Amino acid sequence: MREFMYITKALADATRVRILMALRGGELCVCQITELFGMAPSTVSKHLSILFQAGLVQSRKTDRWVYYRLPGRETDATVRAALAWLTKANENEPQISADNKQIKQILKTDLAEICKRQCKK
Amino acid sequence: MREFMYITKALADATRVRILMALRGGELCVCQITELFGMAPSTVSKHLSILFQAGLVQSRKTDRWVYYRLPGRETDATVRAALAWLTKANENEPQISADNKQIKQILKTDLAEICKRQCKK
DNA sequence: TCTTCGTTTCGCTGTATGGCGAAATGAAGA
DNA sequence: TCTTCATTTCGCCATACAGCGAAACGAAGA
Repeated sequence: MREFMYITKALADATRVRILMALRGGELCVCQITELFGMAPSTVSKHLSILFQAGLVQSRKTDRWVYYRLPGRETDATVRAALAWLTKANENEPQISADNKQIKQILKTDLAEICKRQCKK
Repeated sequence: MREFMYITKALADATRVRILMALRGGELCVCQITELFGMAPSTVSKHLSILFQAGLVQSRKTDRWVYYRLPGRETDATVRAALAWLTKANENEPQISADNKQIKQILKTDLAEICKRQCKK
């Protein structure tokens, strides 16, 4: 039951739910998520590590950036079911739509520029 | 998203997950759940109120006792999906099996006797 | 009306958690 | 080897929450 509790505790925070919903559109690097929420990089990193420990995200390192993404079909059934439930429950939430809109803008902007802005904080 | 967060926060505690799994076998009154977990009645009552606020349980009062049960088919889809997910993920957990075993014993025992024992605490 | 008694609410304590800034990490480039 | 820089870890603070016991509640019975 410990693994299951890792998942429920990870889902019990609005910021982490928003991160998972944001990643539905494809992988994002830490500074892009930081830009999205206007939080300190350390805070975002902590959230991502909690999601990672629960198996709700996977990561990949390229150049200077660490990209996070939702897990694929090969992942544990409980995790997949959690993500399906979460998506269905939140896909029409105003907050999520607003996030998606902002993500589009962020993806249009140069990555290095966003990172520079966020990491100076 | 607030309602969704009520649900995830309610699920983010092992005791509350065990309560929900216990109620799959049918309604239980507060003192029976108290007996199951060996906790103070006030603690169990608090957990039940959190589950109730999230819509994960319903209640019924008869005589001196308040019975809690899982919601029926008429309930909100997000809640139903949460309970289905939770059940699938935990039905084979050792802790849950042990709880089920103990519930059988509790149901065999006279209700008034259990309540007397628990409420003296 | 006064008890009784299962349940809930209140007040408290200790622990867990989200947030930040500062420092550490570690990989790539000069 | 020494910088650079995105990310992570650490230390701290304020808030949230699980647990308990005591007191309040409220419905049924005396």
